[in-house]
Amino acid sequence: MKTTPRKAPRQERAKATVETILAATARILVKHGYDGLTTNAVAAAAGVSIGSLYQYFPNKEALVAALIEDHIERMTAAIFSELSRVQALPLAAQVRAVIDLLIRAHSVEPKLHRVLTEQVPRVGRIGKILELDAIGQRMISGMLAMHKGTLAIRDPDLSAFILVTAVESICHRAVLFSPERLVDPRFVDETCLLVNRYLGIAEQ
Amino acid sequence: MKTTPRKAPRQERAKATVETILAATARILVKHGYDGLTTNAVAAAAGVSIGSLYQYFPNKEALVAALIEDHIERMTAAIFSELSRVQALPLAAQVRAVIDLLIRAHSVEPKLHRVLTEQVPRVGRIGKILELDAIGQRMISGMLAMHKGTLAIRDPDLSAFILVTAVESICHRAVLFSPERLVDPRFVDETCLLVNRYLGIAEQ
Amino acid sequence: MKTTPRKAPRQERAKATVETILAATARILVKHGYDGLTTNAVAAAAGVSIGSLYQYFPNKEALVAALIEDHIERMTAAIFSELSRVQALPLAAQVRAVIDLLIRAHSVEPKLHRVLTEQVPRVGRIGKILELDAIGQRMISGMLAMHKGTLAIRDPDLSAFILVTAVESICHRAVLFSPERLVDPRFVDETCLLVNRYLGIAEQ
Amino acid sequence: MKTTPRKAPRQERAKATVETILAATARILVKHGYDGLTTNAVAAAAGVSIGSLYQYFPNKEALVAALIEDHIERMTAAIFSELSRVQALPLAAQVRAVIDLLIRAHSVEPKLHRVLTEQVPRVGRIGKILELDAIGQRMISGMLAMHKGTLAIRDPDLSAFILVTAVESICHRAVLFSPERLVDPRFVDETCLLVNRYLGIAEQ
DNA sequence: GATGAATGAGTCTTCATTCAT
DNA sequence: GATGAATGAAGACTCATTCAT
Repeated sequence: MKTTPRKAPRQERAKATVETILAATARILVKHGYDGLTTNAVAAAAGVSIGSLYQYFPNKEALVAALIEDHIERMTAAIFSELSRVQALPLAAQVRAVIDLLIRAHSVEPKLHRVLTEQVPRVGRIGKILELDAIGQRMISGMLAMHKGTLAIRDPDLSAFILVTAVESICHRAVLFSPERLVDPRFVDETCLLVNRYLGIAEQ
Repeated sequence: MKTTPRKAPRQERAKATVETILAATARILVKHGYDGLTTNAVAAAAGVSIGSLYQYFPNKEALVAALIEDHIERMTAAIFSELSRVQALPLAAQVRAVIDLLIRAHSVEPKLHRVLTEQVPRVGRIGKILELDAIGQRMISGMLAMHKGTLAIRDPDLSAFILVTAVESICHRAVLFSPERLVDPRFVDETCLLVNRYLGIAEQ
Repeated sequence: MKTTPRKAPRQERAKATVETILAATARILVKHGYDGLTTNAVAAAAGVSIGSLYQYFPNKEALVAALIEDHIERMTAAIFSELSRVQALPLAAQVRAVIDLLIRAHSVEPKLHRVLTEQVPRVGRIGKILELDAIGQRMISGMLAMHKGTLAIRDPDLSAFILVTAVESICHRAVLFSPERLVDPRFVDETCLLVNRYLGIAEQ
Repeated sequence: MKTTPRKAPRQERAKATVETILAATARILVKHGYDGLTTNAVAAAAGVSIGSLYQYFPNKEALVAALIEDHIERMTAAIFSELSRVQALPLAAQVRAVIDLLIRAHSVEPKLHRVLTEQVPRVGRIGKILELDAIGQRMISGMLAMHKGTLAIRDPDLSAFILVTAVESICHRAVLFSPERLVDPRFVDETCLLVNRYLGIAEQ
């Protein structure tokens, strides 16, 4: 099924309408979950007629797809810009920076993030997510390969998989299910330890 | 919404019906996802009338709930029995045993496992999962506390959270998204390394 | 649709079963109304299998029909026996006796009486009720005709219709909707007045 | 359960749809009774899609509730306007006017009136009916109190209950079950007599 | 472009009734 | 006779989507 927006809004007003609709979609998604998401409800919540909604989105899934696209794009941008920014730092600092970053990334609209994550496979957007993951892993893999001499690893690819998965999950679960852990500074310290010891990076 | 079974089957015939219905539910869930799951489809696939289905399950969610319950129960039993069985082994062996076990646990009906995992929040069974997680964490936390002298950790509780999350996720993702990794013996080795180095357990 | 009982219970035990079923029907009718009456619920409430229920009653309506038959029979018997009993009394006393009687008749299981009354048309038993009414009217008409000389009426038939309807309704509504009126002795007095003055019977 | 209309029709077209739906509801109600009333049948009879029906009515009962509301409103308006109009007439004339009126009120769509009356309790609209009754009684009670000196009554309240109930029932039953009585002019005369003699109003 | 009325395929669910054991 | 498992027609209701105005 086609889930790309029907047409790019030309006028300013139209762009605003699209924004409003997506915002309403996000709100309903957070409040009622994917099953509670109906196009009519979105239109109503956006203060737009159902007809207008279909002017910009060919079907319901397109709404969610747009939201996911958006979400991923923002996370991607944030993460990758930060990643390249820290390349110059010593390894231990890089590790901490990435972990900090991931936590922050997960903390932006965590509720929406959660719904999106959980519903993603169903909207056929899992490809996007996996792709994102793959990019991240390749990047980390590259970084590991670069420092292979200094690190206690054999297969950068395998290690990247393990590290990205582990750290991403830890951040994800901490944000969603144990937010109280986030306020404890030892949480990040300990996560850094997991990575540093595995890689054989000297602790500070 | 109530999702507990309506009544327990008394006769053999009825027990078989319930089994058939649950099997059909699993099949459809795997094939068409939660959204493709309709009570009528389940009944048809089970070769049972829709009325029979509703004799035992008060609504659609109860079907999935029953499946989840079952799944969790089996995983729990397998994991915990194994956990206590390995208590006597040296730490490094314990780590490997648990990881092996988790992979095996995730490999039983992985497709169903995946759907179930993803749909859990929508059926309100997330409590069960979290509870299971909590139990696992407490168990690991206890083990860590017992060996605190020998291990490079400070807070057994925090470390347990990190380890359980990391290892569980790694196994989960490997089974579901990178099954090719499982055939590589270095995959388990490397995961063990992550844990051993973090805990400061001597590598063999 | 046939609503007569399927077969007369021969054995004592069977008779008891029928009683139990009807009692359960009445209970459910009172508690949940006609729409809440399901054969399965009746069977369960009666502690009988649904199969047994259908052994004695061919369908759901037969249950209600039996109850109505029963109810009418009991009311009829009570009323007519009393009516003939009071024939010898002076007219004013007869009037009071009948009114007293009607109130008492309506007060026996008023909840059931109400449901039965309201649901009667739907079970096609209104014929029975109208017939009962007709008999009552004919009886009163006869009584009026007998005393035509002493009474201020012209058409005994018409007067009977008016009186029976008025008195019956007053009792019905008092019992069901204004039970507080029943404890006031002036209520009966006043109803007697309505009748007596209409008929031109000297007040005591 | 909520039985208020879902949304008011704004466009002319929509208003017509609502009208059509209610008309179809009335037709089916009269023809097949409440149990024969299905939303699908109503939609079909109205020549409207089932979806349209649900745009305006949240559920089946709302259909009947709307009909009842309508019916009551019309009866109320007619009755009360007439009641105040006749205040100036002599008492005997007032009595006759009210009785005439009630008969006419009951004669408007008597079949629908009957079904509505019988089904009312089940749609939770009995409150409305009782309220209407109460208003009527209070009005009559007031009238009686005003003329207490001239009338042979003690408790205007009690007398109002008796009279309103009696007259209302007589009209109701005459219209529904003995329409042949209505053509007989003596029917109204006789009903007036019941009231006049009870109140001690001189017959003309 | 916008509106919102209308559509109807598709689901869930109930419950009277049958029938094998 | 009794049991209760099984049946399936029937009905309420939703919601993505279209289309006349």
